[in-house]
Amino acid sequence: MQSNEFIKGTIRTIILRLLAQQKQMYGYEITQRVAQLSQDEIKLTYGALYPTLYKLEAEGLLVTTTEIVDNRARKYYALTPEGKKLAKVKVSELQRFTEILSAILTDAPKTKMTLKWQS
Amino acid sequence: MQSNEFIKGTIRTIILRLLAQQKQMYGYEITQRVAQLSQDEIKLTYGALYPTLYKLEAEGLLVTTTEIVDNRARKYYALTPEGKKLAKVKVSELQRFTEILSAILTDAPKTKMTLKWQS
DNA sequence: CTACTATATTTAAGAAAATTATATATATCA
DNA sequence: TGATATATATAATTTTCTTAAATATAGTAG
Repeated sequence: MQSNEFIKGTIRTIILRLLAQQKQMYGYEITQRVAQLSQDEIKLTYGALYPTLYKLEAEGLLVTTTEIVDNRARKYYALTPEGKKLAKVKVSELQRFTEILSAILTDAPKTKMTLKWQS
Repeated sequence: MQSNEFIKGTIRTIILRLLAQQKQMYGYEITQRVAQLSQDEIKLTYGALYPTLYKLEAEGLLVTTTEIVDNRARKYYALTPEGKKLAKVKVSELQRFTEILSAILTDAPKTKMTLKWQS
């Protein structure tokens, strides 16, 4: 995939999903995990990631704790109870959406049927 | 799905796909087809659809022909040769993207393994 | 004959989201 | 010393979509 166009609209839900699964992660780790799970085909850029994390935090869906590891600050994000609830809802919605998309992408063209009666 | 958030970024490709399959369609028909294929779960709004069609046309990926049906104008859109090429590329990219998304959404949490040696 | 629903396209204003680029800072390796 | 990896932050711009409104015809219910 040369561009990341399809990730639009799914970033929030991807983040919620990863955090629902991992208990806590820091920003950089999230980008690496997405790269890993996608075989480097999807890049979650920092310019998209961090503003989304701040927004989720501002909405009370995430809480942060900062740890110093190797002299560098790491900000861990974890879901709040409301965040966990929303994660479940959004993940199942996105799953359903991927099913619909698959259906659209693989739907067979409409064919015209002709019956031929043999005498 | 109460919101259409996930469709962002996929509209162009959905349109290209439908046109690759149907030879020609008009705008209203495209919205109806998306509704039908998604069991009314995805609404392709006119405000999103038409500007996208105009853009695709301006890029030389679509051509239009207008027909009058029941006194009402219908503008049919069809892929140009370049549109057909792009449709193939984008559809396979989006298919790949849905696979990756599924992987992210269903990926099992990392578990810690403990080996226990029996004496 | 009136209102409502369905068909059909167009477009403007505003909001939301992401891209791109830059800045800052430490650690590690060659 | 320079390059690469780790780590966060944020501003400017662009793209894209939502929401809303305008226009117009056909068919149906009352």
